[in-house]
Amino acid sequence: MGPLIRRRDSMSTPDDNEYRQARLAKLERLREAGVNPYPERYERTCMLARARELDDGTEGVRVAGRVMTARVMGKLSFLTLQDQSGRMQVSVRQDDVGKEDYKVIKKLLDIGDFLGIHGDVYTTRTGEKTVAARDFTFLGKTLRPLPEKWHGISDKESCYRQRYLDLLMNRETMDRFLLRSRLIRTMRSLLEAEGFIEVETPVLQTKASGAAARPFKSHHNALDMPIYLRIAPETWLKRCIVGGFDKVFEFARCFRNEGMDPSHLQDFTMLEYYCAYWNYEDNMAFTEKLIQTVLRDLFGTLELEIQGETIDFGGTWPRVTFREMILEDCGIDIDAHETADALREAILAQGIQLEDADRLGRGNLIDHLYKAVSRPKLKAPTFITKHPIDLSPLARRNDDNPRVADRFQLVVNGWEVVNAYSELVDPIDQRRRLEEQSQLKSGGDEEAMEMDEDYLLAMEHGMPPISGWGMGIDRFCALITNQPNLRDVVLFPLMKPVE
RNA sequence: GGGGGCAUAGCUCAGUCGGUAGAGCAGCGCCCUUUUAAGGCGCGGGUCGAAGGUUCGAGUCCUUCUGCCCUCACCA
Repeated sequence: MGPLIRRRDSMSTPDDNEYRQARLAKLERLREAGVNPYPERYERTCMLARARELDDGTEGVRVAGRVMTARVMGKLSFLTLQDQSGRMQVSVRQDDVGKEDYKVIKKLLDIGDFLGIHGDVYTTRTGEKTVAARDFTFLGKTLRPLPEKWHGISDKESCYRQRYLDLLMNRETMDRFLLRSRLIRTMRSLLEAEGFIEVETPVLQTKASGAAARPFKSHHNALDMPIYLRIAPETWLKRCIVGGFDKVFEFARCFRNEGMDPSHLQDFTMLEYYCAYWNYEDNMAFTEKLIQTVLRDLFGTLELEIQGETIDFGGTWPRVTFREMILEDCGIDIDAHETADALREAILAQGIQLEDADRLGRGNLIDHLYKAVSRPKLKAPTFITKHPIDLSPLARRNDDNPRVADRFQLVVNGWEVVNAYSELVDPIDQRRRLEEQSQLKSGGDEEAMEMDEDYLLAMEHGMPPISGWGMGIDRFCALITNQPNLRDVVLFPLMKPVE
């Protein structure tokens, strides 16, 4: 299958593209000259960033990369190579490589082609560390031109559709994805150091469970039955705890068939972990430690510049209950309003407008109220705790106040980054809570959860106290790299096909 | 789904009041042994996102469509 190319690109009629024609002709001439345009390997001894640090006079270095710029003269050429580590200049002299080989540089090489250079390190008279080629190896012919060397590629659509060009031309893009990789690696190693075991749970499921969201549906041909893509790994990871794992985690690709905007993707990565014998308060303490360690490892500081503000991740983050927060921000004490109607009146009395307020239940009213009056103000990392119980069907009921859950969310810059709770491990309460959800669902609430007998069966075999935790990796990554759109931390975001 | 914006050469962008589509880089040819946005001389390259309309004449004005971005709504 060919790459997705914009309509105005000449992919549809490649033959009339002057660049492609010229390069195909060079490809032929390379072969005629006895040069393999696509050789199988190259013995590289050094990445470019490392080679730049070598002393002048270092001999016999072998570097390789893509030619990004070329300053070709009659008998001497300077080329800039690029590999994953960065860029470096190399030089090729006709006197060193011979007339025939030099002709390859002069006549058959294009920007974008791959080259291996075997030579010696020196510094040019303009102060540029350079590898002078004793000989070189042609390592790959490109048929299309790269974007312009100075401005690179900036069209957002092209960057998303042809991310390889964005990665090649914009170092910030490459650095961002390298950072995402390091973030995941650091998280994994911290969890492993803490005794967590990485597991894998099903992506294809016969029931989409573990969160309130609309799933993607598919069809299993051999079993002739509907299949759902997972919306969360939660109930499976808790089955692992039933089975005797004490600490598990999974980097779980999840899929939700809902609206897309800069902070929601239909295809995203959640990190979830579950720890036996912890409660949500243990988990808050661990969350602080985990995130602070990650940030120190990635940036060497706990103060990040996010959307024009300096956000300090240091110290102990405030823990604020839903009730306290809403009371402070709009004067409404949610505990003083036991029913949805009473709460609705109080909200109206404060002159606060909420969309569809008349059809929301008490829990959703509280949630919407929080999102309207409190969440946008939360810039520095803050733990919001004690969510309404009916918004948390899998979370443990608080022992002192049965209307709230032992739950917290970490909010930074108005984004919910972590969601965690003491898990509900009482199978009787769980059954009741899922029955309530299932009633909501049959009443038309598409996001309500379904009854999940298989999960209840597992629960009835016994669960220890558990605290579970989930982080949107894409969101966290976008947050710490200061990207307003989640697509900027996903290599190949879903795009509608052109044509 | 509502509102706003964008789409011109491979890339980055100009294009005035509606009057023969331009530049830089890239490409092609020639010259060039210390360049680094290399330089010099010369030459090509366009379905102006698509379709329709207004007009003597449309890149430009109008309508519809497609894709992308922002925003509101929905959505953890």
